[in-house]
Amino acid sequence: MGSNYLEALNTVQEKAVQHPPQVPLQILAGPGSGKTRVLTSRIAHLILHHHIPPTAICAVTFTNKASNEMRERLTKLIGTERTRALKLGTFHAICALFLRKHALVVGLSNNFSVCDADESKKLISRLLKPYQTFLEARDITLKEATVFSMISKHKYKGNTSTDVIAELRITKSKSDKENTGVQHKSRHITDEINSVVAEVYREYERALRKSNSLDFDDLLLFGLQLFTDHKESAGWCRHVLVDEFQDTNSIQYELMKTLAVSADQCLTVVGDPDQSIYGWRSADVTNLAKMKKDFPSTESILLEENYRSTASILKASLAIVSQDKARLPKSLHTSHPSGSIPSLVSFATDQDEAAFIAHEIKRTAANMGGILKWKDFAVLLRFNALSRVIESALQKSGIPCRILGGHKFFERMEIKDLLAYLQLVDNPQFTPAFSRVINVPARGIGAKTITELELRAQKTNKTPLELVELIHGGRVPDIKPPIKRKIPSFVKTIQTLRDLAIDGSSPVDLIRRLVDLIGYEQHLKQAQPQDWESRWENVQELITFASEVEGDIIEMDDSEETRSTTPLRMFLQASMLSSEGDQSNGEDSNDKVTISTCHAAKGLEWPVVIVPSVEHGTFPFYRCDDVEEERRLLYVACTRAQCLLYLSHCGKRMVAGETKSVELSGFVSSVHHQDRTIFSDRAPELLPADRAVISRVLSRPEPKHVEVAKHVAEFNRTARHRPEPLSNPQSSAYNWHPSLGAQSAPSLDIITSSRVMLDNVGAGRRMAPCPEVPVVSAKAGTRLLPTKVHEPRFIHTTPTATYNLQTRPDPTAAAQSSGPVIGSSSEGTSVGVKRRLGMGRSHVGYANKKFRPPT
DNA sequence: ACTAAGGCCTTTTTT
DNA sequence: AGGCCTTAGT
Repeated sequence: MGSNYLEALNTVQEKAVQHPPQVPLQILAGPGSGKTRVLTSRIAHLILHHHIPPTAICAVTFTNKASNEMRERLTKLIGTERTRALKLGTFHAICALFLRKHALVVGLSNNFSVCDADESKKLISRLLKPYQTFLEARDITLKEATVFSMISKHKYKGNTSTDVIAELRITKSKSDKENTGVQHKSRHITDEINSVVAEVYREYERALRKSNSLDFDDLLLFGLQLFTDHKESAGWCRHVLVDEFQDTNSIQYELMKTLAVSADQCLTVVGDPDQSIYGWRSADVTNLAKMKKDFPSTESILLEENYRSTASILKASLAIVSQDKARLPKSLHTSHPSGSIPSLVSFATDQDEAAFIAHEIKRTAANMGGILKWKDFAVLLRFNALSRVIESALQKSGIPCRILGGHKFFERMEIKDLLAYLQLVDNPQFTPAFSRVINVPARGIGAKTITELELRAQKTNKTPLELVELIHGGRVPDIKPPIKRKIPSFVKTIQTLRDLAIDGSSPVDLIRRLVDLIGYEQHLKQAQPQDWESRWENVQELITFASEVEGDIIEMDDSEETRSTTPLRMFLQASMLSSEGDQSNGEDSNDKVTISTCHAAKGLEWPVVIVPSVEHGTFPFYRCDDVEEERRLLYVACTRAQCLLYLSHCGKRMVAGETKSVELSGFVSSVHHQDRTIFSDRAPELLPADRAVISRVLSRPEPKHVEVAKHVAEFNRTARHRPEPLSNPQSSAYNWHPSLGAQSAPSLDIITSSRVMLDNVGAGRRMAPCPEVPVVSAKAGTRLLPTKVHEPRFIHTTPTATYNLQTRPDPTAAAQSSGPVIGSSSEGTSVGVKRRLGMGRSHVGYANKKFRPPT
């Protein structure tokens, strides 16, 4: 162990790893350039070569997923013990760790709770209510999410509510004097909004302090306060490393700076301006320049060799991101062969697109003869809501999938319920948890009673839990008997658990006891009859998670951290700061296609990546404040692909319950117009040469011919209808016959595409079962004309006739637009497509497969 | 008077 | 899947 950490590094990577620790270092690393490897190797180098103790190294990542991966890799390099000793985690986790230890110094109690975004929003929603009539009278709608993000932005700027209110007073008096006329009115409205937000901000802060809790922003703010006002608390640090530096915000920058200064400028950051996609969360790319100013001796190293993707994928990705005029040009090269040209495919509707994706995943897997598994495919989305259609299409085709970052484990209702109980046990002041569980399971305590309890608690300056306990003890006069009857089960549960926790019971025991006391399994069965089983499984998974945390605590019981806290508290903190609950164990059971947002996909890679809905309104998202950031997001998505990349879009898409016409994203159309060789409008052919490239890039053995034939035959037997991409991605005005569109000529699965779906799905209606009927009657050379988009998505056919399709003899060569062609002979019907190749020359590529009626 | 339950609408990105 | 509204039930 240990000395081999320099092996398998290229010259530049090695230089970065061995860079002198005391000279601040910026590593600018393009996608797939091995930045995690460099970062982990550098940590190993600092420990093994420079003999810096692991406890003195602070390594910050952007997500928990990234920190878990680093942990895994480091364990292999330097062993479990040293890895465990590192201060490795997100900014939030590291701040929380030190705040527990030094809570009193910054005016906190060490049993503070972490208030997650969900609870913050609920809190704000309640604080906003009193202002709602005021706002309505002015015709202003203000959602709690908006207020929350505005408050968050204030916090990132370091402004307290007092600051904001004071500032508002100044600008208000100014604008009252200066502004007259038309401008005045809009100015006035923003002033109104700002003042409401400022007041809600003030009350929100009060509520947090009163409930002894910190929200995510507070973790950073109080952490910064701790490290700046009490320098000794940062004294342990001898080297700071920050991953995804382009996505740090100003508070995180200040945290890094404070730690780095106390570490005598021993600082390493890794980042890539092209991948900065968190501006909306106040991330600030200029932190790269800021660092050079604050640490003038900073040196930069560029990692430009990409080890992930084929040359054609890299070329397409760079073509997209290079359209950003303000971007600093950067070179990026790969030693991998060109590979299949990325596909840019077009469909009439989102349903077609989804069906294509399902079919194409199967076709690709089959044509790769088994060397690609489900888990080698990823569908990357701009936002989660897009997953619905795709999920159901995959389900219909029997393709297993998992949704990464969709509904996260710790955001599930059943998990939040149980955690809320435990939070309340650890921190009786934490009102959000009280409100959540006082009526879980249903005790007949509704909204009315809850607000009454809260109001009463506020009046008597008690927390709601204290009040309820007093009522239970019969110490509060003038309480309605019904309430008195309903609360004992709740109070008893909390008190029992509290006693157990004080006696040092483990989180596992506490959860088991809790579930038992409140009859949670029964509650789930009754309240969620549809899916109580999977929810109950989640409860079991929570217990598993708790036992893992427990194990970690026992192994590090010598440290001072454990003395300032309890097992329950550590478990709660781990839960609140952990985004993903899955431990990704169970190798084969995890063989699923990944559906993920582009954001959550950062830092990951897959052999095959599909990006649907590459449309204006999605990329860039219709309400975003930075178009260039959306372009970079698409770049991030594309650069996740190793071998095959698909971008798809459609003419019509269901958006928020309404079907709307959409157009190809300008990010891609501009590239496609300039250079027609960057994207192909058909699916990759997966010929033997293509298979060889894919195998080589993935370092997997090439599939044998027999295997391919076997898988393809199996695929052809079972595959369902596939809507083919429209021939011309530019024209969304026409709806080409979806089952007869462009098709890579010699591909074996063409037979299935001569099946036509019978379906008259209207806008917004759910998919009905679609019987498949073969086309057999068209005359050879008959050309199928495009039908208008507003007509049914699928063409009705019977064995003897075609409907909704005008068939007409091909007039002129029709080289202008390419259309599908049905040819028939004595042996059957074959399907092909006339394609336009390059400048004007047309070419008919028939699928020379004989038609076989579906079995 | 209050709570429970079923139906309908909407849905950016995340620590 | 959650929030909000309506309706039925205690």
